[in-house]
Amino acid sequence: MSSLVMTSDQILASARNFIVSGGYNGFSYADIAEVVGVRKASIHHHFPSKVDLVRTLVARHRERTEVSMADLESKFPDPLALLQTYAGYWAKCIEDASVPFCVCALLASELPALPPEVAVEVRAYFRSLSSWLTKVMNRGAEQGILKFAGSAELEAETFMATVHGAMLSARANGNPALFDAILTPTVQRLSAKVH
Amino acid sequence: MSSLVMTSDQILASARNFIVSGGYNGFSYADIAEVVGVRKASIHHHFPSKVDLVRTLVARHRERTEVSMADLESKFPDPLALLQTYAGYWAKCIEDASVPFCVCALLASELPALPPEVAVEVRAYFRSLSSWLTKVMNRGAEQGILKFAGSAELEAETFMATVHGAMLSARANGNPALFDAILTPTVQRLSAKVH
DNA sequence: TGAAGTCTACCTACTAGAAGGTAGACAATG
DNA sequence: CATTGTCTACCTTCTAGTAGGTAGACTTCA
Repeated sequence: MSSLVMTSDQILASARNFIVSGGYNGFSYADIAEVVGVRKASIHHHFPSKVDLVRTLVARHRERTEVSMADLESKFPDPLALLQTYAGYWAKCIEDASVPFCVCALLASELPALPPEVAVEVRAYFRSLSSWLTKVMNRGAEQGILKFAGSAELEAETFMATVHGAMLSARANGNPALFDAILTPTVQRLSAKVH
Repeated sequence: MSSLVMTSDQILASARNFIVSGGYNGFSYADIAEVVGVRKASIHHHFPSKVDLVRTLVARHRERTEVSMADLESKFPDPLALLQTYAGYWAKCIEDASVPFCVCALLASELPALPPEVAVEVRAYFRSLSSWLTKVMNRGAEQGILKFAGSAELEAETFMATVHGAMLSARANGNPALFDAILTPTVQRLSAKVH
């Protein structure tokens, strides 16, 4: 805890950027060392192994997401506004290229080849996000603000799939705006209001 | 062309399996050598470099997909049946674990870190698939068989995003059936028939 | 027809460099 | 003075890729 910006946080941030761009096997300790400006051995001091590093990263990502979601719910009681804000958050991250992909979505695609300790955390993130979305869908249906044909669980999974798929399409097309182009009508379609 | 099953085809098939499970950097020539039962040097004989191997794999995947799609169109003139068959094809591949993920979807997620020669081919696959889907959406709307609010292009991109996102959700949840659970209502929603 | 040359597919053995990781010395600092 | 963070210097294993060679099938042509 010497400098203002802690080295361990810089290491985590750099690891996240690398993973978001090329996955678990797409970077090395040497890559991070160069970005952060320390030696490889110093990274091992903070995170003894690559598994430790990525497990910590994913666990922290889930915790922060859970806090953000609780935060969002207190600010926007309306379930439709909640979905709009969630989609809008990612639209902004993708369009300003600050976080062009979800780190857990990328790791989930490599799940069968991931070290088990990391895989566990990635699955936990997906469970956490889908249970939050299910809650939102349920509340929206009860309040007559959202409408959908199937169960809240299925609608939550479908919404999540569309979000992650839209990230992929935006990336594959080299067109960040495509994310919002897909998400805005998708959220709108869930609205119970005539449109 | 000595044996019945060509070694180069076995190499490509093995590479596809590895990529589908862990991405471009998730396997080595040694891994393939072990599966196919030849030495590393023999793989270099067929595919001088890893870039050659994966570029060939993706290019062939696109060509075969294009042929399959043309084939499908001649068998099923109905645009709705076309979408159902396409979704059903993937549902089968995922559920019997023969091809649990689209090789191009996985590579697209790693696009920024991919060798340029491979990245070009992956983008070509996405363009090819989305232009086919756009064609189907357009025809469906003209014939009054499909109905959707926005443009055919956007509907095609949204459908593609849902397919790829559903693959990811099925993988993250360790539940192959989730793919079909998401896709069946998604296709149904596009039907112009009352339901 | 059979010898010479060529081609394909594979092999063993090797390389340089990158991977993740370790041991131990040296500062700073509370 | 003990803890924390960093360093240099190293290790082992794996990486893609190369060098050079062998066995056998196919061609060419005297």
